Amino acid sequence: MRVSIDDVAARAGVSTATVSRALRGLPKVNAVTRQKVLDVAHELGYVPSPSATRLATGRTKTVGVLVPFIDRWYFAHALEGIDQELRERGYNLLLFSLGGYLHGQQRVFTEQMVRKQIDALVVLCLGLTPMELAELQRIQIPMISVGGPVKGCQGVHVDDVAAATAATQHLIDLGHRRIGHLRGGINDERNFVVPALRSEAFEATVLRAGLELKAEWIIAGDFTVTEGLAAAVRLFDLPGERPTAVFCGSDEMALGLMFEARRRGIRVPEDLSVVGIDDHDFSAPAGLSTIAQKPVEHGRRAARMLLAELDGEIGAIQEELMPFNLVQRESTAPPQG
Amino acid sequence: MRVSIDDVAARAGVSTATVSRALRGLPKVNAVTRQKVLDVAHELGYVPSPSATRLATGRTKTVGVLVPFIDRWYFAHALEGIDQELRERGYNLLLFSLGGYLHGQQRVFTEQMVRKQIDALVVLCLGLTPMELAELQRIQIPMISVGGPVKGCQGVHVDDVAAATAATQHLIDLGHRRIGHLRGGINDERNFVVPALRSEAFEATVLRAGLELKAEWIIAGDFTVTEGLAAAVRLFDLPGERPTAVFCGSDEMALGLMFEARRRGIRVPEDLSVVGIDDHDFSAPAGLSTIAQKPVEHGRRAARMLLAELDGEIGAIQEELMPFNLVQRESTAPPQG
DNA sequence: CTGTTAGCGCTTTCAA
DNA sequence: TTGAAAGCGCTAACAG
Repeated sequence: MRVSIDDVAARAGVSTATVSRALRGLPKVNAVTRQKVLDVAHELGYVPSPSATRLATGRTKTVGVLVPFIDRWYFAHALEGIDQELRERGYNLLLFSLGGYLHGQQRVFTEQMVRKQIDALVVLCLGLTPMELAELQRIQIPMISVGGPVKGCQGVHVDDVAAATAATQHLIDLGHRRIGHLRGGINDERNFVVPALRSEAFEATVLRAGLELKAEWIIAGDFTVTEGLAAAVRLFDLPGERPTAVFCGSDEMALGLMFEARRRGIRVPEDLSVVGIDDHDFSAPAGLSTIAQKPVEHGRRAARMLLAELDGEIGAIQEELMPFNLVQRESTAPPQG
Repeated sequence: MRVSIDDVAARAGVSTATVSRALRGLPKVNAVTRQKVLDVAHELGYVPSPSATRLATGRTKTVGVLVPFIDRWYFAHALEGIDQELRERGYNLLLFSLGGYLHGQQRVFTEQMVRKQIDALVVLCLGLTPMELAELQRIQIPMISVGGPVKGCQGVHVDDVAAATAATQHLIDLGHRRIGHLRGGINDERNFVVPALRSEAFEATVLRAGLELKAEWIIAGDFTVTEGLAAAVRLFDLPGERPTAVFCGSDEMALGLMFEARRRGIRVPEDLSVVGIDDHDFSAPAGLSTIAQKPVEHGRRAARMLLAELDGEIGAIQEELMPFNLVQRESTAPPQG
């Protein structure tokens, strides 16, 4: 028993136009009429059909979110923030996960998937190929990136160079002179620049401090614990002296490194200091020093800008750098002996 | 320059009906005509308007997913699985996160949010209140739960009693007689039964083995690392002798416990065996023994059933128990001394 | 195999 | 302040 706007109109003894106005809170509706309509609508259990509204207005009240994975700390939290903001404003969140496209599968994101389905798009931590970007821009909807700079697209994220520099500098300030680095981006160098930005900042900071930069102490993984552990294995298996400190491109990698260190009896921080980036949920429990960022806030901020733009506030979408801060826990200390 | 079905029809010299049929691959369309339509559509860059299709057919080609949080291991992975299956079949995934409703905020899920927006709904690990459930069922769309039994709704999940029993029995088989338990559900006992099921299975198994069940060794948290650590603090602060083994209701809690044990110099597994449930991404790196489950598969399976039902295969949605298995790593061993 | 013609359920001029 | 009517872009009978 679907009830449409006509049913409400008939029952309230007014026209559909009036029902439409009354229900949407438009001005120029008599207070009595409005109340009458509201009452009838409630009584009949009327819910407007979004499909009809979409067709009539051309707006979907829906924002698309494009993510490479869902099951990663940063993405999941950013998504949470985006969702919160959208929901508060009555917008829907249509999720597109490219899940696992990094592992050889063809990524199947096409313009068709979003065309006419969403009013705006947020691209999460994703390096788009020039072709993909062009395809998206052809749709002509507001777009914003979260979690890392995407060329040709404004975004909200931390200053990765500054963050990585702060982490590295923290180790240097503690007195470390032999510093290694676990970096991300091993499978995904194409366009997503975050791993490279952090890595380059590390190198620059080490050199700036007049320290030696040992190439074999820079090991690539993909930002996950598993890869962090694998990278740590390679690092620890290296002949010769070990670094006394390691900067990891993500907390997950740092935690992977700590697990492997533990397994080998390498004490943290006595034998090895470790610092990461993120402030992952596991970092405080594990006592990991890190550069904390707040992805939920990033998501909220991005969503807010998108909604402002949709509200007609042109130019609302801007590049925005979010704050980060060093959280010093038990995994970093001055080098011993 | 939006191009509609009429433009294609005009350009191809056929009626809109024919265009519609040709593009949807319906039978009874001349091969030549179809090719002509396809060519013109491509040439014009025509993309059908989903809004119009929805209005005309009453189907949205969209499945809603209701989650309590996104940023939890199980949810994120299940979501990934659901997304994969949906995407393959050309369905959209509309995400509803009740994010943080556990922390006192009013949860704002209403029928209106999903009404006429989705063809089917998957409820992820969520205990619905009878009122909410009734409201959802009133919408009359196929519905399925994932991750835990929801009364009044078929679902796919592991047999939590069997899984918790297996974990507990593993400790007993190793020879442990003083076993503690970190359980979930501290903030969320209302309707979501998983924490309770696991906890009760633990108690039953301990008693069945003729072991003592110490109430103070059963500590409640909420399935996260942070809560696992907090629960561990309380457990370890207890006066008197400690348990030699602990079964944790989730791997996150188990890992939190291990972090705290480490901090106190309690060796795992020498002084304390630990087993969890999940096979979280961190479990292998941490060497945590666990009962492994595969949430991505759960998600896929649920989505498949939903789609089958939507394809007219009535009765496709069934309660389904998914497999689990004990993965023995370094965190469990026979009690020492 | 193809065209005509109603809708689907709203919004939005334009009049009144 | 309200109503009539023309779409929005597609699908689905029903004819032919």
